[in-house]
Parts: sequence; C-alpha cells; structure tokens
Amino acid sequence: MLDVAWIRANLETAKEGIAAKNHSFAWERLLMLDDWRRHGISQVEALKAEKNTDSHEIARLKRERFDAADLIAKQQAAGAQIAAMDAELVVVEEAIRDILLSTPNCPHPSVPRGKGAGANKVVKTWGTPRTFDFPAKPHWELGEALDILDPARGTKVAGSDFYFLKGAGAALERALISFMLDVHTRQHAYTELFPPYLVSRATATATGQLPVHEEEMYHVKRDDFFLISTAEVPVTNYHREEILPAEVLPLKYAAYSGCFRREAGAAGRATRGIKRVHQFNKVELVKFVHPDRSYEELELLLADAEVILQKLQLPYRVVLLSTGDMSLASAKTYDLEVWAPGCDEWLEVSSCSNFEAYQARRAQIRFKEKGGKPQLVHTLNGSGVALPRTWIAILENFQGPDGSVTVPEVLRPYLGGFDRISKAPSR
RNA sequence: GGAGAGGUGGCCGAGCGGCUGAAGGCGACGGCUUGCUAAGCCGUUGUACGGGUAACACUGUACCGGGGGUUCGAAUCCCCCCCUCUCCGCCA
Repeated sequence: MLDVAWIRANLETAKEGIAAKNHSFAWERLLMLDDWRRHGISQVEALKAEKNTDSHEIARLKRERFDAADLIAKQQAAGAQIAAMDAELVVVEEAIRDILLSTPNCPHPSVPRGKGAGANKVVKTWGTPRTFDFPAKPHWELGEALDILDPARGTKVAGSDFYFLKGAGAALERALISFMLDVHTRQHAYTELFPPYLVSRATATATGQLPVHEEEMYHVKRDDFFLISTAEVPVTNYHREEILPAEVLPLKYAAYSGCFRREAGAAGRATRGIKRVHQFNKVELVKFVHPDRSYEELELLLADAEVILQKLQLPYRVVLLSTGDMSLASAKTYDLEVWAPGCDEWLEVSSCSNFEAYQARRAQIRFKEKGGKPQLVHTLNGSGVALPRTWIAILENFQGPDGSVTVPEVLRPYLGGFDRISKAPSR
C-alpha cells in the first residue's frame, strides 16, 4: 500500500497515477481521516502522559504512606476519557487502512498511460515465427492425437478447465520445471525455495491478493487457508516482518509451485485447450532489492526470464503494460508473450513487475544500513516462466507434418535423451 | 487429536502489581590501554507512531507471543487465541 505521508506530500502525483489505473481514489476522505487520526493521537497522548505522571505520584505517596485518594479519583476519570478516545482512534485507523488496502500502487512515469491492453507497447520481439508448409495445428489437437493431453478426464475428475497430462506430456512438463530451475539457480544465482501451497489470510493480504481479489482465490473455509495463485505469495512473505542487513540485498529466489486460480471473471470465455486453467505450474522469480536499484533489477529480472524462452528457441515479444492493464500492486510491468502458431496468438507466460514498496509496506519487509534506520525494501517478481503455455508453445512451434513434436535440445537431458514425441509407443 | 512444559531486548537469562524499557551476561559498536595477538578498562547498544529540527538534538505515547479483562496502576493477576518443545495417538 501507499504511504499516507507520501500521498499528503505528493497528492497530485497520487491522484494522476491512481486515475490512470482506472481506480477511484477517496483522497479527500483519506486526508480528512488522517488529520483526525493525527490530532486524536496528540490529544490522547497528552492525557496519557499526564496520567502516567500521576501514576508515579500515587506510587510515591503510597510508598511514603500518604493519602492518594484524590489522585486516584482523578485517575479513574482520566481512564474513562482515554478509553473513549482510544476506541475512536481504532475506528479511524481501520477506516484509513481499508482505503489504503484497496488503493492501487502508483505507476512509474515511464509507464504508458491508457485505459487497457490497447495502450500497451511492444518493446521487443525475439525470434521469427516459423512459417509452416502445412496447416499448423493447435495444441489440443496435437496433444490429444499424441495421447499426452487429456482435458476430458480432467473435467470428469475435477471440473471444467482441469486436465491431465499423460506419458511424454507429463514428462515434458516435469522436464521444463527442472530445466527452468536449473538455469535460474545455476546461471542466474537465484536461491531455490519450495513453498507452502496453502497460506493464511495475513499472507495473502500482504502481497495484495486480498482483499481486492478474494473471489479469484480458492479458499479452504474450515481453516481459513487460501490456495496460492502464484509462488509470489509465499515467497514474498518469506521475509515478512523482517529487517534484513543491507549487505544481503539483492535477495533472489526462484520457486516452483502449483498455482490455483478460480478465473472467476473469465467464466464463460471461450478458450479451447489449456491456455486458461484453474491449476498450473510455474517457476517464479522474486527479488528483494535496495530501493535505489529496483528499476535496474527489473530489467535484469526480465532478461533472466527471457533466457528461458531463448534457450527453448521459442519466439516471443516483450510488452510494456499500460496503466490500465497493470495489476493493483505493480508500479511497472513487462509481460513476456510467447508465439503459439496453432492458436495463432501471443500467449502471456510471464509478468515481470516492480512493486516498489507497495508490498513491502503491507508486509513490513525492511532493511537497515549499518547505523541507519530501517527502510522498506522494494520487491519484484516475474514468472520464469509459466508452464502450460510454454508447453503449448513447444507443441505448436515444434510440430511436424505428421503431428509429432521435436523436443528442444536443452530439454533432452531431462527426458532421458529422447528428441521426439510421436504417436507410437507411449512412454 | 490427547497430556504436560514454555514463549521477556541481536542472543542467553532475571524479574515482590507501582521506583522496570526492563537486572546480569554474551555479542556488536565507539574510546582508552597495548610491540602484534589475546586479555583488560570506560561508554553506547530496540522498534513503531506522534510532536519538534534544514538535518541532528530533544520530547510524548505504545510495545515483555497476539487479543481481551481486572486495577488509579500489569512483563507480573484472570480469560481466549497463536506458536514452540516433550510424551502418547494417527499418518504419506
């Protein structure tokens, strides 16, 4: 969330930025409540100071065997007044927090202003989409023909938009996970984490999924757990309420996890295949960095994610999201979109964002220079990369006229060396 | 799930309801001493939110797992919750 003091000092910037994100902003109410809060604190604390002084005086009188009845009577009155004022402050502070929790982060000046995806800017394209001398098939046709993808049984077992991977399809998924983790840990110096899939309400609030996106998350009512929608949630919370020594920054984590999304807003949207599903796998990159360096770190994060697609030889493009298309918590986001010739579209496989201090303030993740005061870190994250769509891209980009699929070279060591997925003997 | 024990500052560890933001020790930092090292001596050593300052200084309040209660006054008494440890049960 944003800092009220910052909003007060940068009101026009805040109003512009939040409007650009298509959010309303009750700034007048917020500032009014904050004034109320600050004046209330001064008043009640003055009373408490007087009460404390009197308390010491009572203690002294008692020790010296004098009568303290008058002061004690005064204390009782003061106590009641303080209790009333404190109760009022609690209400005011909750109201302030409610506003801030639902107020988006301000976009960085370099982010294009615009209402939606139409204002996004393609900033880079890598690779050349392959030209086919036969009709390119979509992954659902390839996958079902190869007997490596089974959406029908996924639907039977769990419901619509669930699926099974089978045989070489399942192995390909597993190979991709291992490959990505190995690249990030060995070549990009990320530390691997394997996180919990169920998290508490406090954890989901700290990264910004709650309260605004509660309808997007699977909830385990009995224990008030939320199934993670991305490893970003547990991994960012890994350092919640900690003060890190400045010299450990930047901290870089790579985490594989399952991801669970209700896709509530997408219900009824026609999507064939497994482009949009309720459960998928993803390798997520999370960084905790010094605020002065967060925009450089964002570029590095993006480059780390891009390496995965380059090594897989998948054509992709980098899209700088406009203010209207960004997530609530982000100040700047690049999407990575991989080319899927069978679907004939670019599929988002990564979203690399700088959240600045927005998550760190909610989660109280700070660092301290030697002798300095604690300051909030900046958090960043991006997929490195998301799976079902990368799996889709491999099938569709590397399909042959006979419906077989060539395995990208970098994945072969993870698949016992085999280089082609074909109909014949299912493994 | 059952039974017991416990949660105090960076760490260890004291703490009669008032003089305790918290003894003592360790560690860290600053200074002195010292040929080097080791040791010794002196001092400093939390966080948040207000007020205050150009910035310090200074100052108020709160914080002894979390929340509530009793009391003029709670680390200390009472209640609820969370977590950790030990034993039993269950289980991949």
